[in-house]
Amino acid sequence: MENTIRSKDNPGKILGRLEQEILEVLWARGEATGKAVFSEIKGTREIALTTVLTVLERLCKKGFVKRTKGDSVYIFSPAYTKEGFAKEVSGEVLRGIFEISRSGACASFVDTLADTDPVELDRLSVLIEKKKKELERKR
Amino acid sequence: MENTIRSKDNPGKILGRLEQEILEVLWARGEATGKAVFSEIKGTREIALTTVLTVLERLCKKGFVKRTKGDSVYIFSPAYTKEGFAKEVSGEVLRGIFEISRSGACASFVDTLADTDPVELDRLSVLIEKKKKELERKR
DNA sequence: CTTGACATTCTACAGGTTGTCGAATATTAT
DNA sequence: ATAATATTCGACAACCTGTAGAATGTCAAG
Repeated sequence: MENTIRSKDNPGKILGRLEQEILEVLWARGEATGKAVFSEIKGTREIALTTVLTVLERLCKKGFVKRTKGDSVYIFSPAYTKEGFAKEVSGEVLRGIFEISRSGACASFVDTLADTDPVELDRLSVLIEKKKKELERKR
Repeated sequence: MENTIRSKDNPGKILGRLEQEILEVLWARGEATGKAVFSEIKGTREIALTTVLTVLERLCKKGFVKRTKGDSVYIFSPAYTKEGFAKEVSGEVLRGIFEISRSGACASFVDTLADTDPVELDRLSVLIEKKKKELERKR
């Protein structure tokens, strides 16, 4: 199905490619110096150290990354776990999409989930049941 | 809870504010001339006709809006229903988020849905069951 | 066929974002 | 002090959205 809605290169993304790439490195490592991140990314493609540093800096400013002073070198680490990040970020995004059409979003959610990892459907069922009970309790 | 992850003004949005505003007008009306869209938006705030026309044009280029020649005037209409749009767009977005963390996204999905419209939880359950059966059939 | 009114397209800018770095500066180790 | 290393600054390109005036196209009435 190539006939898909597309706007920009990076539709609905919270982060740019490099930003995400860097965050992934940090998630994988837990923490790393700028240089380490740089080295890892450079393994894949040409890039300057300062580029990585700059983006790392920006990620700090955005609150996605924390920076602590190590032994004569800054050490960067993710401010959120992958799960936490995904949770928060998708909350924002989903709210936006829900504004347009809840049912459309739901349909798509199930479809996409089934597409990418059917097993997760069961877990989702469980989540929903749990949430329902939680809501009942509150009432 | 003000301590939320935030990057840009417009995080994870596929469309800009005005773009979305215009699309909403088109969804509400089914179709409209540029001038009509302009008038409706102008009811809310100061804006120039050409601004609306330009954005309408851009939406066409992006494939979100169709333009047909009416009687001496172009008539614009949405290329997708709200539901279809939400479905497609959220599919894209969700894929991106799933890449980061499926479980986080699922959790957030249920939370957000429960937050904004608890009743929809039931409908979602149904969707999931349906999807599961569908998958079984295919197997 | 000229003129006006209205419709459409062009061109352009501001301000924001990400990716990209070199140059300048600061820090540390020798 | 000096050389090596780390960090910060300032910039630019390429996009995106919002914004709109200027230019151009179209069509009907006189």
